[in-house]
This record gives sequence, structure tokens and C-alpha cells, in this order.
Amino acid sequence: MASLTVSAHQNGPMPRQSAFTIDSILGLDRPDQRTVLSAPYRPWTDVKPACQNRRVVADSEASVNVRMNEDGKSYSKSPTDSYRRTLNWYIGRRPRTAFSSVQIRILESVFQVNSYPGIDIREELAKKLHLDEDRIQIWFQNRRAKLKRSHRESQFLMVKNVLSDLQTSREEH
Amino acid sequence: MASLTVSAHQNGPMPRQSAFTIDSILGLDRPDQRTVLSAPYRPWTDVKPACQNRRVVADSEASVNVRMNEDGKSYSKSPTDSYRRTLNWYIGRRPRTAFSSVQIRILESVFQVNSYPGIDIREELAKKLHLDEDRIQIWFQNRRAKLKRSHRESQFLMVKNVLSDLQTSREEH
DNA sequence: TTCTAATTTAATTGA
DNA sequence: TCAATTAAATTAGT
Repeated sequence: MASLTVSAHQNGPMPRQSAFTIDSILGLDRPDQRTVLSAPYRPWTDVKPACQNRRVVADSEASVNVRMNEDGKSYSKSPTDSYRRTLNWYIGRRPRTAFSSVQIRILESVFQVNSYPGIDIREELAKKLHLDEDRIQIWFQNRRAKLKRSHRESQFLMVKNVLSDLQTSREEH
Repeated sequence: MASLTVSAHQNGPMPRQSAFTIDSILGLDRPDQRTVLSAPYRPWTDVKPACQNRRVVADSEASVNVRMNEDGKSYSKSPTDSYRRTLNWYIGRRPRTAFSSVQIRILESVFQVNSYPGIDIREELAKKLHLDEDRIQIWFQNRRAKLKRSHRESQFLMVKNVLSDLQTSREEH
């Protein structure tokens, strides 16, 4: 096993006993304490609890047609959707929605005017863009986060610029 | 503009006159109000391109000091490198980090035990491997994606094998 | 070409 | 709702 050989040549003596040291992860100190950390949580790795093999067929065909939303139309709210939801409950994640460029354009222009649309506007958007209202809500959430981030970042850059300007002008005298 | 066509084919009569309707938001009354504030936080982007040989050291120690940090050997500083660096500066992409084999070995063995290291472990790793914590996080992200991919592939192969076995045995009778 | 570091953004979770 | 993450899907460097 590679972890043994690697953990063997770690940096020197026992480092410190913080809750988790790299060395403890590398299993240096304890040959087998694999109780807490031992199951690396890889949801896709196992087929999940054994009892799921029932309707996987139906589900799998559902998961195929996930996002057909090219321009005008997105995926439908067919019964396969609920199957997919069921499957995702096992697998754990909603398939990523790919918004069309038209949808994005509309969402962006609404965002410019109102970044906190109420339920009524969201529903309206949902109907017009053929999306779930949920998707709209999440989209606005993420969009607000993005705006906020970019604000922080540009401020950071401004501060950095000012500082480096100061530095420069100081050096010139 | 597509937004016109989309807002045009609305569902029936005027929806309601809440403070903002989609149509009023999409309204042409406001042709372009695009104030894009986005500034993609790229710390390795030097703010003073003209005179970067100044004291980059001083302010870079605050946040970045990008990557001189190989364990074994790093890249050379050939002219093409700096050229590429400049290009990257325009393009806005962080220069690709080249992990040393030692770094990879450690990361891999940590991954074996815990593929979702928390911030504390990531920081610790960063310190020990002389990397940014960001690099660590990205590495684990990509590593998880790789694992998942390989899983998908092997499962696909298994299914394929089973199917072709079935085919074969059917043909033999 | 293959692999993988980096980016963007949809989805999830917890507070 | 936000903040922090994760995952999916890319882009691009070696």
C-alpha cells in the first residue's frame, strides 16, 4: 500500500497532537483507527443501500433526458421528473440545469432591475422561461453571490492598487 | 434581440400590475443599463504591470507569493515563461501549477483516507507542502472528479462485458 | 493525445 | 437568505 510507504518518510518526529494532523491522517501514529475517518464518503461509489434495485430502470431512463433545454424549451414536467427526483434522492443531487442563452439573458435583465424578485415574479419568470420556480430562485441566489463576490474583489484590487501606488511614489523620492 | 420576441409571446392578458412585471422589467424603455461590475479576483495578476520588478515581494507576501514552491525542482525562468506569464495575465488565468512528485504522493495518500478534507486539514497540508490552501482545495476537487469518472467508466465496462457475455452464450445454442 | 490544473456556475447544506 | 462548499462541465497547459 502506498500510504504506508509514504507515511514512512514523513517530516521528522511526531509533530503535534492537533485534532487531525497530516501524520495522523497518513496513519503514522495509529495503525488502525479507521473508525471515524475510514469511510471516505464517496456517494457515487456505492450503489447505495441494497434495496434500490427495484425501479432503477425507470429511473435511469429518466435521468437521460435531463436537460433538453436548448433555446426556447426546457425539460418538461413529465412523470419522469418525479422518477428522477426519486433517483436523485438516492444519488443525492439534482442534475445540473443548463440554462439557454435566452433564458440567461432574460434572467440577467430582470436581475439588473430587481435582484430580489418576490415569489410572484419568480413564478411568472418560471412560466415564461419554462423552468421550475425553484431553478429561478436558486439562480438569483447564485447571481447575488456572484455580484457580491465581484464587489469584494474589485474593492480588494482598489486597495491593493492604492497601496502599491503609495509604495511606488515613496520609492521615487 | 430575442428578449423582445420572448416577452412578446406572453400568456394571455396583462398578468398583474405588481410593482414589476417581467414585461416592464424587460421593457425597452431601458435600452442598456449594463454596468457590469465583475472583477474576477485574480491575485496573481500583478496590479502594476509596468513596473513589476519593484517590490512585488513586499505586497505579495501578504496574499500570494505564487508558486516558487516546488519541493524538488520548479520551472525555469526562461523568456518564454515570462512571455506566457504575460499572456496569462491578459487572459486572466492562473498559471498552471506543477506539483512535485512528492507533493502528489502526499496528497494521494491523504486522499485515500479522506477525500473531503476540511479547512483545517487543507491548511495543514498547505503549510507542509508549501502550497496555497486554494491549490489544495482545487486538487481535491479535481481528484474527486477523476475518481468518479473512473468509476463511471469501469461500471460501463462491466455492463458492456455482461451484455456481450450474454450475447455470446446465446449464440452458442 | 491524455491527463489534469483552473474556471464558471448550478446545486446543497447549515446557520 | 447568505456563506461556504460541492459537483458538473468546460477550457487550456504539459
